[in-house]
Amino acid sequence: MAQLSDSIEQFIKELMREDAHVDLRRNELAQHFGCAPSQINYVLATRFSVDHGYIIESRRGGGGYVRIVRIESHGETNLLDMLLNRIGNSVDEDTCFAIISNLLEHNLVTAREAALMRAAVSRNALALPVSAKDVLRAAVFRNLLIQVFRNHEEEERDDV
Amino acid sequence: MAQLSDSIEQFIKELMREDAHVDLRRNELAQHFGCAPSQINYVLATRFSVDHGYIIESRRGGGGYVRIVRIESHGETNLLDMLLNRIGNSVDEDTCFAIISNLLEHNLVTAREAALMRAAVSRNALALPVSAKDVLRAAVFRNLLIQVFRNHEEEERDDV
DNA sequence: TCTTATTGACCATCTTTGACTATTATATAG
DNA sequence: CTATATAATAGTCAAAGATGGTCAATAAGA
Repeated sequence: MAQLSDSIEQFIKELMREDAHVDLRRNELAQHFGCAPSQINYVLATRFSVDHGYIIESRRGGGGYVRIVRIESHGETNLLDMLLNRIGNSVDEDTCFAIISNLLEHNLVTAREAALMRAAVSRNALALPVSAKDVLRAAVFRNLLIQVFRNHEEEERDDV
Repeated sequence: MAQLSDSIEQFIKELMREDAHVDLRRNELAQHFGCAPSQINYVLATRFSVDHGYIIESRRGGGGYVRIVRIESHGETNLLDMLLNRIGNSVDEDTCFAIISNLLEHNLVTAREAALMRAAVSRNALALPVSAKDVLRAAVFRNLLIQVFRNHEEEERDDV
């Protein structure tokens, strides 16, 4: 039961396997998947955001299109600065996870490392009613440990 | 007579006889057993906790699921239990770092992974006067990123 | 009684849709 | 040739739908 959104995501990524960009007709794609056109926008917003490493360009009107462009990696120091800037002093889980996927896709971290990172920033790890830092740290660390022990047989599986 | 919870436990364990993980629909399972959906959560919490050697992941919304993953790491499960026990719900930085060093020495994590873990639990990452969890998360994540990039740059230097 | 099990009301998150809006190209009128 | 209308696209946003989570009250067992 691949979700519609997941199917559309895969479809687009398949199209982009060779090229760093692809042009689509929003309505055509929607019709192909038998869904509302705005569904395409949803997929783009949730899976092809800048944080995921993509840029969306589009044009309305006759001959309109949606272009998805993969952002090529630049110097990493630069990327680090950009990411730190992006994060600022407040960031939500979705953004973190998007960035982590991005790092993974660019082979800047291994799957295990990405998993560790997710563990460290997940809601589960941090959304506690903490008062003492040690309590919070315990939660974070527990997550990290679980992650480490878990990854032995997870290495080949696709990450979520 | 078997309790409902026991039946559900057995049912899930049967599903997991072959695979190390299984995906469920919470509502489907509940319907199958004619019980409240939250009953499933109860079973998971009491019989498939980390202490029991399982990890639960889930997703809400359309296409949501509950995934049960068995932690089967060659005798290391015991160590995990011990460590989790030692941590409890409060732990200081030194203890964490000591444990991480230990994991590293036993080759349960790579140097990079250990560094990530230290980054996630360090004073620097967590000892902020935070109130909002997003603010805290940003601090943790910033540390993780710096760690990833620092290691990567070192590797590059080594390579060249 | 004390622990474990069960349920239900209320909450959180993710997806899908549709009505309404915005932009652009092309046809048409003047 | 220009101005305007029309058609062809795409975007936005809020509501509805589809799941799963939490917690406290209650019930059932030991």
